[in-house]
Amino acid sequence: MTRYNFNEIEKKWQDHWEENKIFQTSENEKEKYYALEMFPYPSGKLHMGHVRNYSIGDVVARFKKMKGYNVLHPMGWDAFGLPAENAAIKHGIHPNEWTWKNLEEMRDQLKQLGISYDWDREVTTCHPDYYKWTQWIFLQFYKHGLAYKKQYPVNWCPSCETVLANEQVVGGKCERCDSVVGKKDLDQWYFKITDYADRLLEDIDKLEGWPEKVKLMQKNWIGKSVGAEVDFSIDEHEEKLKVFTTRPDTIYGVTYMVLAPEHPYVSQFTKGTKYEEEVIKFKEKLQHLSEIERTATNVEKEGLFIGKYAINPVSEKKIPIYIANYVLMDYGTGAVMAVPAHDERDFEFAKKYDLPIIPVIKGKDEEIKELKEAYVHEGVMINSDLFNGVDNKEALVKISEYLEEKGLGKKTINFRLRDWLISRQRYWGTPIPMVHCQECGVVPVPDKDLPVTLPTDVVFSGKGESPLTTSKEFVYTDCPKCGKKARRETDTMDTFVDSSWYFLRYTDANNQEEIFKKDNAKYWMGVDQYIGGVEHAILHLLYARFFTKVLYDLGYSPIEEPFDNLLTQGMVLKDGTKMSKSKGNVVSPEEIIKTYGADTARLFILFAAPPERDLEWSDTGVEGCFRFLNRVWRVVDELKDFIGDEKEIGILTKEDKDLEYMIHTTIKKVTEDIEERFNFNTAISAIMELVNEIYKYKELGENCNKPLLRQGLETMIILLSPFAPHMTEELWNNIGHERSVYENMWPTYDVNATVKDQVEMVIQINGKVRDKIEVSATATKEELEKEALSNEKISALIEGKKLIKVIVVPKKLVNIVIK
RNA sequence: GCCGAAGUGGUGGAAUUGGCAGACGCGCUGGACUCAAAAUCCAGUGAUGGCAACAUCGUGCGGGUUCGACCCCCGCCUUCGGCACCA
Repeated sequence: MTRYNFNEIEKKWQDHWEENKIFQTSENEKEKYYALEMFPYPSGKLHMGHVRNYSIGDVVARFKKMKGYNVLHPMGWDAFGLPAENAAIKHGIHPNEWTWKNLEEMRDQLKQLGISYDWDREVTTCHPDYYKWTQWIFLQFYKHGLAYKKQYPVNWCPSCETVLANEQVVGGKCERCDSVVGKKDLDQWYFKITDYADRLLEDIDKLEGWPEKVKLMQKNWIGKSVGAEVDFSIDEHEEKLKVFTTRPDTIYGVTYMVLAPEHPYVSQFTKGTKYEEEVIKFKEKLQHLSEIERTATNVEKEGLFIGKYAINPVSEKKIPIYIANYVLMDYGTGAVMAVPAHDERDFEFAKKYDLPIIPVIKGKDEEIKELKEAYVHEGVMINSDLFNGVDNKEALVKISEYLEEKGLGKKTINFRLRDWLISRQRYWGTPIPMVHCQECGVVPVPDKDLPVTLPTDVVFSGKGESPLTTSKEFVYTDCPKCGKKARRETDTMDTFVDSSWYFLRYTDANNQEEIFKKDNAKYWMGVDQYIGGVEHAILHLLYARFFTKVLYDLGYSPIEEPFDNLLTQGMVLKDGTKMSKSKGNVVSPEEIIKTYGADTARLFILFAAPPERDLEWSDTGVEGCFRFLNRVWRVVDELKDFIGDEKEIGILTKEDKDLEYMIHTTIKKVTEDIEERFNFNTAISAIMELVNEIYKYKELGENCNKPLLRQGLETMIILLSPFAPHMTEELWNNIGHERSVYENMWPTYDVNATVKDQVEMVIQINGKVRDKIEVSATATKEELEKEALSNEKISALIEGKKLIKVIVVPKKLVNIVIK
C-alpha cells in the first residue's frame, strides 16, 4: 500500500515535463490549436482568480493536445504599470527590480501549478525586446494618421497627479485611488479608434464564439446612433449652428436650443454683451464641479439664456439659445435642438425656465391635451405642416429627406466611443518614440533607432509630470531630422497598449528582426480559445480588436479578429464576496498547494462551479476533492497488480456490461462537457461516478473481468488527466506504461456500448409518475403502450376511469391520460 | 432611468431537445472497523402525513399554454453586472 505523496509526485512530473519539453511547440503540418489565458500583471503573488483562469485554460490545452492538435499555450507578463512605480515611491526600490523579482516569483508559482505552458515563448512587456515593437506599432499608427496629439481638457486625478483615460474614470472617481477626478488642459497623445468604430461594431456580429453579454457591452460602449445633422441659422449672425439629432421627426417641436457651455460660439456670441459676465460665472461654476457631480442624472438641469436666437429651419420661428449643464461638448456637435414635448430632459428644462412646449406627435387614438410629461412614444404627426397625419416613424425618414433636399441638413451617424487617450505622465511604461524639435516640430524616432529605452537615473517623487523629465540623458537628444538639439517626449503609453498585441507576439516571440513572421502568425492566429475575467469585456478586448484590425489593414496581421472564442470566467468568492485583503477573506493558493497539492487545488476550482459563474470558496469542498484524489490513488494502487496484462476482454456478464456501459458513457460525457460546453464541473462529477462504479465492480473479486477492469482504470486516469495532471501521470506509470499520458490519444467511445438493451421506463397517469418498468430498448410504441396498460398497478389505478389518450415517448415514458 | 444575467434541498451545484426535479460533492445521521480516535468502507438524507406500502406538496411570486413546464408565454418581486443627462 503506497500513500498519495502529492509533493513528491508534482515536483517529479513538473521536472519531467520541462526536461523533455513536452509542451514546447513549433509550427508544423498538424492542425493547430491556440489556447490563451489573459496574461497577468506581476503583482508578486498568484491569487485564486489566476489559479482559476489558468486551470481552465490548462484543461482546454491539455485536452486539445490529447485530441491530436498542435497546441500553442503560451504565457507572459503585462509588466508595465503603476504599482511598480508606487513601490518605488514608497519603498525606494526601482520599478525594474521590483517587477522582475515579482515576475520570477509568480513564474515559480505557475510552474508549481503544473500549467502546460511553452515557456520558450514567454513575453514580458517591460523588456526592450518587447516594447521595441510596441513603439514600432506606435510609429506605424503615427505614419498612417492613427496617432495624433491634441490639447484637450482631460481627466486629471489630483491624488495620482496624472491624466486618466475615460475608461479609468469609474463613476467620476479614479479607478485606482478613488479620488474625485477633475479636469485639466493638456497636450495628449491619442489613438484614432473612432476611425474604426463602425468596423468594430459591425464585426461584433461575426464573433460567434463570444458570450452575448460581452458583445452587448461592446456594442453599448461603441454606442452608435443614427440621425441627422441639422443646420440652424442664427438671428443677426452669419454662422450656422449644427445640431445632431436622432429624432428629425420632432423638428417642428423645437422651441429652443441648448449649447454646451464650452461651445466656441458661446463666448463669441456673448463677448461684450450684458450676458457675458453671467456666462463666465456659469462656466466657472461647472468647471469646479467634478465629472461625477456634473453628469449624475439626478442633478437638476440648470441653464442660462445667452441673449441670442436661432431660427427653426422648418417653422422659421425664432427660438432662444441657452447653455446648460447637461449638454456635453464632446458628443455630437455640442449643441442640442430641444423638443420639450417629446424628450424628458428638455421637458424638465422647459418647465423650469418657462419655455414653450409644442407637441408634434400624438398617440393614435388620443385627444390633444396639455402634457404632464414628455410624450416619448410612437404616434401620428401634428403641428408639423406638410407632415401632419403621417406616422412618426415614417415622418422620421421623410423629414430627413426633406431637410437634405432643402440643404438644411444631412443624415449622420454618431458614436459614443471617443478616441483613445494613451499618454501617461508616468515612468514605468513604454516610452512614446517621439522627439520635439524647435525647428521641425514633432518628429518620430526612426525605426532603426528603436527601442527608445527607459533610463534608470530617474527621480520618483510621485508628483507632477512624468519622472522621465528628471533624466537629462533621456530628455536631451538630437533631432532625427535636422540633427539639432531636441527634447524627447517624456510621456509613456497606457499599459493597455502593451496588452493589445501580445497574442500576436507569442506566434514568434523571439524574433529580433520583425514584430513577428507573417507565416507564423498565419499558422497560429486567431486564438481558438481566449480565457479571462469579465472585467476586460470592454477595454482590453476592444483595444485588442482595434489593434488587430489596424495591423491587418497595414498588411501585418493575417486576420481581422484576434479571438475566435472567448470564455469569461467568474470571480472567486469567499463568504459571498470577492476575496480581498481589506475584507480579510483571502485564501492563498500557496497554502492550498502546500497542504493538498496543485492537483487538488485545480480540481476543486474546476469542480465547484461552471467556469462562467462566480465560485464560492469552500474549505470542506477542497477536502472533498482531496479525498476523491486519494480514492482514485487507492483503487489503482490496490488493483494494479491484480488486473494483469491481458488485453482481450472476451464475453461479458451482466455486471461486466454495466461497467462497460459506464466506461463508454463517461468518455462521451466528459468529452462533450469539455469540448462543447466547458462544463468541467459535470465532467468531473461524471468521472467520480465512474470511480464509484469501479469501487462497486471490484467487489466481485475473482469474478471481475480483469482486462475490462484495466480498461476502466485507464479510462479513469486519462479522463482525469487534464484536471489533475501530476497524479494521473504517476498512476499511468504505476499501471505499467512508460511514457507520458499526454503522448496518448484521448479515448473514443463505442456508440454500441453506450446503448443499453434494457431501459427503465416511467409510466405516468395524468403526468404523475405511478410506476417504473424495465423494457427492451427496441420496443415499439404499440408494445410499450400495451405493456403500460396491462401493468398490474396501473390497470388498478385506471379501473373504471375514461381513457382519453396515451402518449408514448420511447425509452422515456408512457403517459396515460384518464378522466 | 436604460440594457443584460440569475433566482432550484441545510449547502456548492445537476437536469444537454418540454418528458422520473435534486446527478456529483459538502454537511448531517446511523452502522462497520478500532481499546479509543483519525482515516476508510457501507447505508440514509427536499418538506408534510403515515408503523408501512404509499399519498400530498415542492424549482422567487401570480397567471397562462401543454397529456406533461425548473425549461415556453404574460405580469410582478429580489439579487448581481454593465451603461448612465449620448441629444
